[in-house]
Amino acid sequence: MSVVGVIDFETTGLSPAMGDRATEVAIVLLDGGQVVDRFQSLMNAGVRINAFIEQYTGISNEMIRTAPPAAEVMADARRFVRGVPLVAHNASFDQRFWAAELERLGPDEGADPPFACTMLLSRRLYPQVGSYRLQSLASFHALPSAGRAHRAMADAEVAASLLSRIQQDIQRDYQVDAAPHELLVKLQRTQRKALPKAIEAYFDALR
DNA sequence: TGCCAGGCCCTCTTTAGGGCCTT
Repeated sequence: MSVVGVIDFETTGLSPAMGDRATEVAIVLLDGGQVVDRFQSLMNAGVRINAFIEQYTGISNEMIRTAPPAAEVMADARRFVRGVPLVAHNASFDQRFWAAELERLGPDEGADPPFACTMLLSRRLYPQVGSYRLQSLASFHALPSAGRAHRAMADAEVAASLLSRIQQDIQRDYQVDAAPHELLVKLQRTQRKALPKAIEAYFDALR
């Protein structure tokens, strides 16, 4: 399995535990660093978006009013990524909303994919970068612009470009043929000085 | 109107505090 899904949520706030809901989701499927499919939709969770968030994301209450129900969109998103591991920038955030929105749909086997995080990986791989915000890393790597920042598909596209760059840099710097999702999940919690041994151990275990 | 949480990481640390990152 070399396909991964890069996901980004726009939401009404920072915490589903505090009642915040998703307003938009985008998922880019990458196979070998190439985009092979995309999923994107606004969603109506029946909650009001405050003025700050409207300004921040450009997603208005009027846009949400005519969007499909959140349950319908999340069911489609779940089908879209079935069996595919996920990646996000500051993945703990997107993982919380993924779990919270899907929990509303009821139990489902295989709906709990592992997440890798481009922010944690970037902290390990690029210690010279002053800021690990998605846009700062995009500028640092001169990644192509994908549209208005803080819209789900634009941010998912940039995160996908960043992921491809991370995978290329791991392959180049550590002389390995691939940087699969399972390895990324291990590396994102590995101290920088321990990266070479962790990568070596991962590939030794495959032999 | 402005704020909310959670996880990670650094340091003036580990019996803690604060900044960063996501919306």
